[in-house]
Amino acid sequence: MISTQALRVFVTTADCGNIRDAAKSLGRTDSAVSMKLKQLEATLGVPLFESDRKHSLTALGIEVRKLARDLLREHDRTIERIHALAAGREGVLRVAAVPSVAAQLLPDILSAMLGEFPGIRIELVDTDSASMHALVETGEVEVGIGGRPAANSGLHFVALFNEPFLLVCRKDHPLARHERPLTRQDLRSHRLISNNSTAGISGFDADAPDGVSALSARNVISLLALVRAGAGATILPALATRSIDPDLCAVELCDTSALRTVGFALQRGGNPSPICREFQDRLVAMV
Amino acid sequence: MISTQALRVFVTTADCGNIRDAAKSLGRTDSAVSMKLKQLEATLGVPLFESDRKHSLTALGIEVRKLARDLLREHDRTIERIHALAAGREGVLRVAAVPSVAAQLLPDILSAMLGEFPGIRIELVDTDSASMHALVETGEVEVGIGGRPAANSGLHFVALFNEPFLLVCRKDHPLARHERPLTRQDLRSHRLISNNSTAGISGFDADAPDGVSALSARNVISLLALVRAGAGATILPALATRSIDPDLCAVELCDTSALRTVGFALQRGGNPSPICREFQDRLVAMV
DNA sequence: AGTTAACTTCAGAAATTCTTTAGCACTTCA
DNA sequence: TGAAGTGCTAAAGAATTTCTGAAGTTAACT
Repeated sequence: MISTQALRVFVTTADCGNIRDAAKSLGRTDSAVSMKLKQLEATLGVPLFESDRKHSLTALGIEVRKLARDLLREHDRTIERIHALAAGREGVLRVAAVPSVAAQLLPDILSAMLGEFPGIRIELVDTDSASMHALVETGEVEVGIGGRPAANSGLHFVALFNEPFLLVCRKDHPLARHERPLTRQDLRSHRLISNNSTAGISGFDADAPDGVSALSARNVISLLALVRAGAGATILPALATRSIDPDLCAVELCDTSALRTVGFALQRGGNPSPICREFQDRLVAMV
Repeated sequence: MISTQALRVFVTTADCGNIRDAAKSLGRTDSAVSMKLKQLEATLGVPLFESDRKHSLTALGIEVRKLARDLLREHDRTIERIHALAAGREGVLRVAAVPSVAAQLLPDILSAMLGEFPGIRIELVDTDSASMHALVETGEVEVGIGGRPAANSGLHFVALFNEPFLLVCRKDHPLARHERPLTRQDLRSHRLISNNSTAGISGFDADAPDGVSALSARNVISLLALVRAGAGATILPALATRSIDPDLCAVELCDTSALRTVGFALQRGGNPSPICREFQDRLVAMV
């Protein structure tokens, strides 16, 4: 069998033109190199060098040298890439995150990582928590950031922080200048626009008889447009209220159950890639 | 250092989904495979498999598997090609030959070789002997067929056969029906068209005072056209007269010095490639 | 709890790769 | 002409790597 390093010895010797220099450059003794060459020629059954003095190649040697050189280059490149993958200097990070996190928390982390590890690639998907859980479960993304998945799911969840929900309304809305945190009582007489985030909070959709608001919006952009237009107020996690426009304001709620837990979700027992681990570390450090 | 066979063990195990089958397919024991995998993961510092049971890969494992599989494919292909080169089943044969040989002798040999070794490529150049010697000397072709090179050249020459020169003339030429082999005396009063082949024969260019014929042609096609047109007769090696057209005929010369030796020329001490050796063998066998 | 299947560990054997030492052939230089 | 130098090879044993066989461990199945 022809080993990679037999080829390396051959190519190096051909490059150097003599055994002594080749041996030096390979960190071996002359005789080790001599033996390897001899045994390579023996397995081929044909000489690669014209004479004992290794300064000129046979016609065959010239051909073999080309093939071997290309192979070794490819080999070294691949081994290097494997090491880079293992060290997290290279690879693909596929993340899903709920929009507020994707917009507020991730940009800094991700751009820092791209700057430090020029070899990596990042794919960011923003969805609601439920879809995020599904993406992680099927493996389409390696890690997701958002709400806690159901306990019976195949996901491993690590909480990062708890986030209050805030009422978002126009500055001229009656509740805008409320002194104390708002109770459910305070909200009762006002129209609330429901959205994906509120779905988990018990009681806030209570103004509709069947638990469904008269008005709902899925997308945050259109949701805020409705609020701005005076269609009502809505409730959003604190993170998502950071970049609302100047016409709107966010008001504290006193309901302590109105908290959502944000964290990251991974496949249970899944062994995250080095680059993913790096990402987690940075996320935890930031919180 | 990551060895090729460590990668092979890894890819095979990933393909098989368990160590036992991988070991069987690699012709090793389970423990050998287990150890290699462990040591591969150790040098990477990161696990490639999710658990001890080797049925699922980590995110990193999936990436490494792709890289490794491609590398191994490339590796095996290259090793196979090297063996093919060494066995003469593949490679390039560059030959130079004088036109008569190229046209009369080589077609059969070369097409037979192409048929038997589908991997080979052949490049055939036809030139005069002097150029052929130069091509062999510079290595542009590996072997040349034609006249004997000067003794002080760096070429190794093996004679194949001796070939007489024949007079070529029109069938209605006075010398066409000559009974006995022609002497120089017989030729004296006729115009001879000189050409590359005659350059080596002493005495035949003697009709011109400075040793240069009044008429000469380099290319055999135009030379024969001149003869056909009645411009004179010429002298060609026997091989080149095989395919002259029906208007012309070839007449024996009695001059025993009018022989040329045809053989093959190689670089002195040059170690011919397997495919070249094969070619030589066939050429010798044919003669 | 018992059984089986899959993997790991460990000690020693086997194979391989390397070094040391010695020697040969050729070249250079005095 | 012969001594020193260069470049390679050969042979024996040391070092390293790789493999095996036997005895565990772990996890799933019954």
